[in-house]
Amino acid sequence: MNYTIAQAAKKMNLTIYTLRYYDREGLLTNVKRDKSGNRIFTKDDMEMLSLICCLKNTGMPIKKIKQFTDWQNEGNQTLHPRNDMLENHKEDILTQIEDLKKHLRLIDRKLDYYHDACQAYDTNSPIPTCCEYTDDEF
Amino acid sequence: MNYTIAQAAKKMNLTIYTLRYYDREGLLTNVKRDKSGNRIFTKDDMEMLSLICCLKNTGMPIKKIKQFTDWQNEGNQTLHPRNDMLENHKEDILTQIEDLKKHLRLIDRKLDYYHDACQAYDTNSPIPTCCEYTDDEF
DNA sequence: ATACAGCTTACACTTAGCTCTAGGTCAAGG
DNA sequence: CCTTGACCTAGAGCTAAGTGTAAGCTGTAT
Repeated sequence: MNYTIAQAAKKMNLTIYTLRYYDREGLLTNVKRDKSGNRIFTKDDMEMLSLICCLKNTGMPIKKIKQFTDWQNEGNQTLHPRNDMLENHKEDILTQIEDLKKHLRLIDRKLDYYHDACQAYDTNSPIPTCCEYTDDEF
Repeated sequence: MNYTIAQAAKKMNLTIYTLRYYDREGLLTNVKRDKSGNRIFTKDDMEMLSLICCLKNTGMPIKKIKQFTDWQNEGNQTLHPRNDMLENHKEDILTQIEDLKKHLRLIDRKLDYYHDACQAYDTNSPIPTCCEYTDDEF
């Protein structure tokens, strides 16, 4: 199951430009070429791309992803650092989720206010003053 | 409870540069000055900053935050669009959380593999081949 | 045979969001 | 009086992550 760059881009929801950029940056290893020099994305490349997208979409910078790729190329003696990087990144994602939830609480409180305020506005009643924060929120 | 720019920056975990940048960009409205021209951040400014940070940290671009500020300055006739923006942003955050959780599942599967692989490596056993993806994962 | 689609490279450009620098003002302390 | 520290503005510079362009090659279809 091989893909041209356009097919790979479509499947991964990336642009052709981005795929070439990732290749240039060394996030993919040793991408094969057909006899006229066009890239061939194999199943392995696609699996690596899945991981790259996963890491990128969870906030890992390209340079760090490249580190992972480099380690992968170095073989089994880098299994531990790769494992550690993923462990740390997992913790990072869990923190991101918690942070988002925390921010959500402020948005929800704002929305409570806007709900009341909109209602008041629509009925020509006096608009309530904006919700206040407790000191520990900033 | 007023703050100098340095105090405000500290409290908000931003740099002075960033605060001036936000002011320049119009994310804050009408920041007061003392008699020698130095910014004074009031409680209201700090509350707005809290919201700005919340929106920014949940992925809202600066330009969109400015739109919100602009609407706020226009008064009550923009209560509805402001409400809608926050509603939409809330949905966006919920989607982000779901996406992170989905990505977490791939990381977890990778970690399962790395666990086994590290164990095998440490005991000089044959390293298992990397976990495979089902087709619908990319 | 020629036009076209799809690929190639090298390299310049863009955008967001800061971040820093230079040069200057101002108030307080020695 | 002079220095120090905290602030000011205008504007340049930086980083990350692409995005786009120009010029050129290749394989297929008319």
